[in-house]
Amino acid sequence: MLDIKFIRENPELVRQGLINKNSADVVDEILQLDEKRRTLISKSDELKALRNKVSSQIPILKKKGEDTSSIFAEMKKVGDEIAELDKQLKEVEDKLEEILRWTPNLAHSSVPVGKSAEDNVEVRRWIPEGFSFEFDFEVKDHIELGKKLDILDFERGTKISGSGFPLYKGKGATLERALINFMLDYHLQHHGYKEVFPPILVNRESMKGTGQIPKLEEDMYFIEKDGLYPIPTAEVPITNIHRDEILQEKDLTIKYVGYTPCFRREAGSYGKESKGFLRVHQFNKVEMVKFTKPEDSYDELESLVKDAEDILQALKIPYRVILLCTGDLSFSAAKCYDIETWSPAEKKWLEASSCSNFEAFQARRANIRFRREETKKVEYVHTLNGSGLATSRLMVSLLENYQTPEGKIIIPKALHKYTGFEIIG
RNA sequence: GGAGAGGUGGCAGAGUGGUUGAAUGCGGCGGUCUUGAAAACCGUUGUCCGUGUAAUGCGGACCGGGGGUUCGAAUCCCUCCCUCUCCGCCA
Repeated sequence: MLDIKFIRENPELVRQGLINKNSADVVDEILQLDEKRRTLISKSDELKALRNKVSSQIPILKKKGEDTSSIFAEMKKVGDEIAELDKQLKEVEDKLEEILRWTPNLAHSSVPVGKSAEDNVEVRRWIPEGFSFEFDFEVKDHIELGKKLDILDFERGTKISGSGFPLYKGKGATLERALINFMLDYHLQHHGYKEVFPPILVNRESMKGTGQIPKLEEDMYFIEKDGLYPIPTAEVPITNIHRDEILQEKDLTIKYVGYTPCFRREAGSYGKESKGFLRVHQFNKVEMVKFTKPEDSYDELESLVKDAEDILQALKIPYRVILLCTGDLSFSAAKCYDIETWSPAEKKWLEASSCSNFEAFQARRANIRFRREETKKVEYVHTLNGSGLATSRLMVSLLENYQTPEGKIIIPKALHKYTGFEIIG
């Protein structure tokens, strides 16, 4: 949610920001409603002040035994007027809130202006020593490898649940578990995060808090009977840990890391892109979430990206870091880096991580604040999150990059103590 | 699933229609005392909105959410949500 005061004071800035984000210009509508809202509040408050003043006199008059019936009649009228004004006010506020809820965050000034993914900017790439984009044998894709080695079974996953629900088997299952444990441990030991293991079904308030609702409602599973949503990302429960709280300045930056499965309907996205692991309804992800002071959030974003990169460097998987342009930014994000790992079979970079600064956008929705020690004032925190990382896409790159000409998989050294084996096949 | 209890300020916990934003205790902050600390004592202690910025200014709202009764609601009524206890079932 954008700050109404900011919109009021910087309408043209907001207007341009919305255009840059390929979003409808609702600034005038917002300003009009805001104006109306404030007029109604003033009128209503004035009458309420009158009523309060008179009300406080009534017990005294009664004690004196004076007749209060004419006052009652008059105040009845005032009360009706107040009710009418408040009714109008509620309508205006509901409308305003609805518009603001559908209005995306604005991009940070350091974000390149652009229309689509084509305008994204590659910031850097990292290639392990001795790596070559050209293999001297014919590479197999992760689906073929998974099938041959009997570690991934997409067909039976489909039988159990439907397409997009992968079944890991044998060393594939162990490798998946090893990756999760390795990543968690790495962030705990090297990056100073606190581990959390949150609920993976959340209520509507939590979904609103991080901005998945209303914009992405169609992309979410929903358990109607209990009003609960299977989470699309751990960002939701972890960010909501501090919903409706006032944090202490000395506790910031708070850094959480947690593993959860993630569930996405991915409605309407079938076809080539959805083969195997490329797009699934259920996948595993280790997620990092930060709560920072506003002045720290962009430094924290840089270190967040580095934290995710460290995992890939430890695993020696080639990747590149992409800075998303304004048009490709997600609804809630002010700035976002994607990390893409190399798939030799697809000959493509695959998004394996997304690290975003939401500034106060989520904090305003979820009402997450902190108190400044010096001024004692409360302010919204900035929230950030990044995948560190999603295992499905990572698995594609890992299997394909570490395959041998014989179709075996070498396990990266960093994982040995987690897998208990060094090769599959 | 059945039966019951309850949701009040950072926490605990009073308050059943009228100067109640709300007693009291704890915690927090400031001060006195002290070489320092503790104890004791004194003072202070929420959030949001509007308005204004000479101000620790003025006004309004907030006692789980929503609605109602009333001149007036934390207090009465309706409704929804949540939490807890006991029983049942169960990983």
